[in-house]
Amino acid sequence: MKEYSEATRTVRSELRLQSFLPYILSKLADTISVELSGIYGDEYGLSVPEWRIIANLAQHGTLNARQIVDFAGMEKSKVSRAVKRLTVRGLLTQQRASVDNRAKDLALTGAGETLYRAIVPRVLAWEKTLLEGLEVGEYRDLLYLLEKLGRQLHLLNVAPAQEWGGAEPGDKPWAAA
Amino acid sequence: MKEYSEATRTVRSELRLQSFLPYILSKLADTISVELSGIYGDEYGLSVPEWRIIANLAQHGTLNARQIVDFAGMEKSKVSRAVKRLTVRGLLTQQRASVDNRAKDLALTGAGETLYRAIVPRVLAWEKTLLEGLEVGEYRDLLYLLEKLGRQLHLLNVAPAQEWGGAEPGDKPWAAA
DNA sequence: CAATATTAGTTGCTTATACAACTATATTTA
DNA sequence: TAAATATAGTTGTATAAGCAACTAATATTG
Repeated sequence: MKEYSEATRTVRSELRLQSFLPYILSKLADTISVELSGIYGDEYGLSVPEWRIIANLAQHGTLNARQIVDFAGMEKSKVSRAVKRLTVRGLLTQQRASVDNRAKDLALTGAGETLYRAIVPRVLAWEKTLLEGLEVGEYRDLLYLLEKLGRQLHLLNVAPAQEWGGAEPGDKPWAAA
Repeated sequence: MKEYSEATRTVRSELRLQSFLPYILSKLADTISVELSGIYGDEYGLSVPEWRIIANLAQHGTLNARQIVDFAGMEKSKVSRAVKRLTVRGLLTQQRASVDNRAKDLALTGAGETLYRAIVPRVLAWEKTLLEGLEVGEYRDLLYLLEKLGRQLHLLNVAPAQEWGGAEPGDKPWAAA
């Protein structure tokens, strides 16, 4: 694989937004999300949380809300309300889980499946045009790098990387300003 | 540069969220954003839009709201309200632009600069630990790939890639469901 | 096995966001 | 240059998000 550019990572003490990963990722993800939700949103009336719930159910089969929370990384209240809307719309069913009477097994209805199968090719086609900018190898590398980044991020959160500075909880010097 | 993995991009007709770029990017960016805003948010009382405005002003010097909108890709109403809050807090100044009486030149105050300079090393240190998972070359490649993706995305939006399906504006089959 | 703690999911409430409408100024064009 | 358009920024408003409190069921533990 060829080297892509001459940019180097030096130990910076200045912040250049153009090469600040959180900034780049955030803008990119945001733009992509807006574009994509133009498909399942405008044309199929799904919000982002609704679409994600459907996609996860389609992929994994029956799930309860907590599992969706885990898979999709969404707030449980967000999931709860989105599930309610989808149920009202007849796109999924809820059934009290026999093994745990607190949990509800969620599954797509026929209508939900149908909707999902209508959306998938549209969404994949859009992704394809997006990826047309990349070589096959580049796409593979990108997935690899993002996954690696995700793993590192997970590590950081699990092992809190102690002492990030000095401010205590409740110590808000700015509050006075 | 070595090949990272054996994953291949086939023409898919099924959606696997684990390798669906919008999904991956969104989750990653979201997690990073939450982590990062734990620094400038919890400890310095800045919201995401506020922090972005400050960072852009610090980097580019005086800007008006529209320029910030362009640089940061934020809604103008979001920028407007965040600017108001920052001004009240004494972190930036507004001055009617002499060349265009509609526009206001925005600039960091001393306090704004100071706050920014307190945050930057924290934020860079955090980014550094995040990037510790990557080789230098991998980081470079990642930036390159994301930038390439961004360019392609921009292209798609400029040239609307006509006829994305068939639904007309106002044609919402789902609305009946 | 009773008391305590944990977990699944819902709901209330405050704040943030997005979109459109609006004011004021600038630019274009007929 | 008057009229029509476009642009900078603000504000109103409906909806969404995020957090905490809550109910009900399940696990843990002394």
